[in-house]
Amino acid sequence: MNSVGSSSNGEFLKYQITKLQDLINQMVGCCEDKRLYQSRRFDLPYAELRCLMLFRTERYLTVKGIAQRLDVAKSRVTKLISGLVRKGLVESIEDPKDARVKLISLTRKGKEKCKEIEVFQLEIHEKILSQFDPEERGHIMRALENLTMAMETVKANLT
Amino acid sequence: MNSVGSSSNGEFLKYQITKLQDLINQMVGCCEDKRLYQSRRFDLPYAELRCLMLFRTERYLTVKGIAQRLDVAKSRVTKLISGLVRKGLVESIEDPKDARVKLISLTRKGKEKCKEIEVFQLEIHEKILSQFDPEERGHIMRALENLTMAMETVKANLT
DNA sequence: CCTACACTATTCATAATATGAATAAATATT
DNA sequence: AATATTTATTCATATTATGAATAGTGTAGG
Repeated sequence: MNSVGSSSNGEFLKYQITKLQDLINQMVGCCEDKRLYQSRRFDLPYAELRCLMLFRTERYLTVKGIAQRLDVAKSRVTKLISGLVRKGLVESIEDPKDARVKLISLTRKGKEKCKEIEVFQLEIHEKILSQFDPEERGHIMRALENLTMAMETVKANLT
Repeated sequence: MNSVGSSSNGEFLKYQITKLQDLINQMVGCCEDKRLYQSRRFDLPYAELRCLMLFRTERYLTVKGIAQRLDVAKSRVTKLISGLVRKGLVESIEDPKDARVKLISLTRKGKEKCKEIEVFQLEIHEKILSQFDPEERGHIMRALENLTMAMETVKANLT
């Protein structure tokens, strides 16, 4: 009995593992599609869009600060900023306190685009949550929180 | 009272929306790190690794079939296959029934690498699930399933 | 003061990821 | 047999990204 029980539990666990893989892949795929959609809709390479959205919470950013936040090389940021400047979405001035650094900020056009994108992102996540009643919403949020924590734990023990 | 209640519910919903955004971003970020890790560990560009893993379930694949499964252009597949052939992981023969198509399959070395990667992927997902007791596991799986479905629904109504 | 060191941003070479038009060869259709 | 379709490849182009080398600029200690 015990061995039979163990075996069937093992089978079920294996099923759950595969299912988890599939669900995570599907979710990540869904987010990739969201990126492509946003890129087309807001007519911006996704990397530039991501860069633009940093200014939601910060008025001025430096190349170095952006590189840290996006977790990319500084040389990459130089390129992204030049694209955003060309499109008239951000502008770059010299820091009056330190001639080495450049302070980058949104133009009026950039602020508008940033707001537009923010609204879009809030809307889609609202549409996701609105498919559940408040109680279920709570369950899902907690489950997602626990799952994400578990994933981070595994990641931390990987290296 | 009613208005106060509604307002605080609205606040809470807004909090949940932001939280959902953050959690999804964190999860996707975690998966991106997993990709980078796998790429380094198995010494393969991630796109080639992904291509290789298609042969878990299929003995022979054509360029066209791979393009459909990976959702990329055929020209991209040609490049991926040439990389995998150069590394001795796959080989390509002509279809005896149709001289236009090439049948691509794993070499012995390719089969070994594929198996290695599969084991790694099962292990990490097992490590994720093992952090929960069976009951909680069920809750999380169901929540993730519902959330994924909700996300697909929103995606479908996007275009 | 001024030299040595550190910091900031940029440029350049390189690579991975990907698309789409044009093409060549083989097969299907009429 | 002529025409259309299918399959894979090549080529030009774009996006995403890194890292080494470089040019100014700032700072701390002698």
